[in-house]
Amino acid sequence: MDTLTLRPDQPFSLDHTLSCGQVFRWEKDGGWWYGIVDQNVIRVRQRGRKLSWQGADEAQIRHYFQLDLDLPAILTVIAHDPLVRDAVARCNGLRIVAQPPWECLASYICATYTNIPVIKKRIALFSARYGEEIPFRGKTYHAFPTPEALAEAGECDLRECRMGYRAPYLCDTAGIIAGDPGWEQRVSLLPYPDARKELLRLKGVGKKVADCVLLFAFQKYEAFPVDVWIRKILTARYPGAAGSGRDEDIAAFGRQTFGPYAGYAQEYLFCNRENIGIEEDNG
DNA sequence: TCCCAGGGACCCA
DNA sequence: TGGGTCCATGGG
Repeated sequence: MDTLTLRPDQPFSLDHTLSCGQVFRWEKDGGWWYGIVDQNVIRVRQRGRKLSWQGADEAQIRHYFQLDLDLPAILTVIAHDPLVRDAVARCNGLRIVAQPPWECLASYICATYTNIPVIKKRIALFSARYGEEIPFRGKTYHAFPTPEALAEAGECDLRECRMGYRAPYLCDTAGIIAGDPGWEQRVSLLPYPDARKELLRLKGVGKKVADCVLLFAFQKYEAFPVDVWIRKILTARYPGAAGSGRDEDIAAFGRQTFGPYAGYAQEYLFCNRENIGIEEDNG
């Protein structure tokens, strides 16, 4: 068991961070969160400012949860907006994690036009089938499948994992990534607009998926993913501000309004989506 | 039964 | 470029 004491001036909420919808391979059981990151099963618990875990070293924990990122400085930039300020108050301590890029890319290809519980089931299904076994505390978990494993599985087999029309997209992209081991570093080094263009070349990756991957895996915080929730919230609460209401106009509005940390504003709004009135006369 | 969900590809004007 | 339309699936 490893522990660290969180700095009092750096808010962190394990619950908000893992339940806000940015990750799909974590489950809470008996006060502990269990998740699979790369080849590690991690269980982690927060009690006040004390963080305890097994299955990773401290550097991995600090990186994954971005504990050394100055969150109050970011919130100062984005919380000038009352809607975001309210979301920050309700989702205090939410941090955008640093997901493994391939896992994040493949996960969000699976996440189109569906809902979070279904996404989690779908990913669990093909991870159990194609991911390497990892024993942990008497149970067997599965790593996220490698691009090689998913490319080899083929479209038909992926359809058996309830992937539906996403199966050929995932299979195609898995093949490209498997044959391009330098993609992660290349995307990482590109500025946001160019990194986005690079991801948009992949099958099953549109603007929203690309922005999610850049935000959740590459720490490009100016990315502002526009999904159905964000579209509803912004068009209802900022009528006229987001241009014609096209997703690209909404994303541009987000980046202009919240600057280099637009993605953080987006994630707080998404986390607080159930509490934000979206009726048109509710503004 | 119907509607909706962390959308994208494809077609057509 | 921009606007329909279709696509598989499962939860509520």
